[in-house]
Amino acid sequence: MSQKFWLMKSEPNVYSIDHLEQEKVCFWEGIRNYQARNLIRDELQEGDLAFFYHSNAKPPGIAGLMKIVKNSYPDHTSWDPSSTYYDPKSSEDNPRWFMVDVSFIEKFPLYVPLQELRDHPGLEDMKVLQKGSRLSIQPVTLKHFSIICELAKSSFSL
DNA sequence: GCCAACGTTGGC
DNA sequence: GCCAACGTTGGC
Repeated sequence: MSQKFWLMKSEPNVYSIDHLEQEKVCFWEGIRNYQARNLIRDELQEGDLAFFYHSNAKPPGIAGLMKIVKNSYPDHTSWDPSSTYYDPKSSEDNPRWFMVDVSFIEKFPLYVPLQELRDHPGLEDMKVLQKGSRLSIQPVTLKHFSIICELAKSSFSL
């Protein structure tokens, strides 16, 4: 089993890297897209690393780093009628949506805005830069991971 | 707030 | 299974 790298989007006005820094650990709730669900359910593994991406932010960009600390399990918010993530087609018996637990590693010393990713040689083929890319969980290559940690002046080392 | 790009739904 | 209508995402 080898460690993989991911980029996970969240709108900071809903849940930001600062929230995660305070809480230390959280469950990544509210994934309601099948492609992202399949990645969460089947690919994200305990020990993997993930960038915390601020979407719908000014500017959007990568804010920090976290680690997957629990493999996927059913997203209980999907069968909670009081949750904004409620989905009547999901049930405890037949869960449709899944989530993982993540833990805070670092808020980057330097925020890496989307535009900087666009401008930086070597990152051109990142998924998040592709036109119309809406997937909220994206795989990241080791090469891209390393470049971005450097841009962010991260103290984290593999 | 606009709107392009996707994803989902549902009639047929 | 097609596809039009509708809904959502997310940068700008």
